[in-house]
Amino acid sequence: MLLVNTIRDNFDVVLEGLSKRNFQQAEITLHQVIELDNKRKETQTERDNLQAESNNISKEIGMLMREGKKEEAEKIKSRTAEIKAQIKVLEDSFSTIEEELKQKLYTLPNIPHSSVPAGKSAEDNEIVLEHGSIPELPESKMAHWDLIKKYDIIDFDLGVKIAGAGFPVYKGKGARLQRALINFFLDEAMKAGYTEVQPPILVNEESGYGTGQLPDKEGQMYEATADKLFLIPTAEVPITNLYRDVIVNEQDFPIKNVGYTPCFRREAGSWGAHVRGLNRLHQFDKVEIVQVVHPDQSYITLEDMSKYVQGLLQKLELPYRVLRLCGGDMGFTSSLTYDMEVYSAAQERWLEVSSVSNFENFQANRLKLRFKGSDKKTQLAHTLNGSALALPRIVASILENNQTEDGIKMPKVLVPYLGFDKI
RNA sequence: AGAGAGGUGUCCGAGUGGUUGAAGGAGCACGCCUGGAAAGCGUGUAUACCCGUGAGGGUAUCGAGGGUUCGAAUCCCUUCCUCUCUGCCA
Repeated sequence: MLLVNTIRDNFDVVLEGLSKRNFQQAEITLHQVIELDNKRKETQTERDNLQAESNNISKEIGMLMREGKKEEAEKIKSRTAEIKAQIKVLEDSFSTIEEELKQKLYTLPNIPHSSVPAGKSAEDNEIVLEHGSIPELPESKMAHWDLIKKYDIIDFDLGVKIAGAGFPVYKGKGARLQRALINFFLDEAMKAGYTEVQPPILVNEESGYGTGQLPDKEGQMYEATADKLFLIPTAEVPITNLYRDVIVNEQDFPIKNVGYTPCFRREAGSWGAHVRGLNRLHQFDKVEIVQVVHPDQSYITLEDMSKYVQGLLQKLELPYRVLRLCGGDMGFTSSLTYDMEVYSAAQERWLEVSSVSNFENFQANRLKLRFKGSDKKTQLAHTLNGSALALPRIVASILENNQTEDGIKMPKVLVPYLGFDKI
């Protein structure tokens, strides 16, 4: 959530940022926000003054009562009725205004970093770099959805029976590959200084608001309605919310957490070849890295995280490219996002396997995640996260890119985790 | 799930209607003392918002939300959480 003061002090920057995101009626909305905030302040001042008066009268009554001057106390009491009525009115309009203001602020996305290109859709994303060479496969190459059948390692039909479409069942070496990847990713993160956490995969509403899934995006999450809990779409939600309502010490920066969780997405929308096989699922596994850092450091951290993720892809020997997302394609809460895409050689497509984002203080503001600086002032921290990595498409590209006449070669780094080198 | 107990500041802990933002202690910070340290002494030690150039002032916050009252940490209701016993269960 944007700070009203940010909007006030950097009106033009905010306005420009919103237009980069193709946000409609930005200027009107921003003026409304400022106007509401002004009204909020006025109302609070008025209310506080009356409340102070009322408090003084109460104190007076208390004093008189102790001195045993009952009649005088009774006399003063009558004065309070009117004040109380006024307070009630102001109180009501104060909370109405506050609520309105909040709702308005909830509609405003984060302001893109200056390096974010303008643009409407994925086509306008900027390719930052490409790495690795695209493997040449024989004519007989198979897409992963055929490979998994051939080797009987992932079964979608079984998943349909148990849950529904988009809930695959991993079997035998397929299941081992999943487990190997998870362990590999966690171990790598640990080596890079991340602390592993195992959070709940159901979260309450507050957590959804904290990281920005709520309001508005409840449709993307599975909900356990009886308990008002949501299945997480990403470990970002529980892990970042670990720091909700927390004031951390500046010395504790950077805070680096990593967690493996299943992720659940309803993803109502598109069908077809692009979502075939492992390309898009309702349940998938992901290892997520999350950092909480000093505002001065967040862009350096973002680069670090991007490099870290790229390192993983290199170790897995997958050709990849890095995109800087344009304003139109970036997530609501992000200031700057890099997407990592691997090339899946049988589909002949780039598949997104990681998204690394700096949220600056947008999430921290909602989370009330702050730190005490050297000047003793509390201020909002910056949060970042990134997939490191999401499994299904990694699996897809490993299977496709490494297929040979006599099996699928596994990346060397995984062999110790797998206990085999070929499927 | 049933019965009971309880949730107070960084922590422990007092407080059952009237200067209580909250006694006391611990911790922490600073200062004094010391050759240095410990002990001791002194001072300070929440968050948010509002007013004010500033010093400073105001309002709210004792799990959360509502209510009673001139006045609530204290009374009532709802709700969440923790602990103990019983039940159930991986």
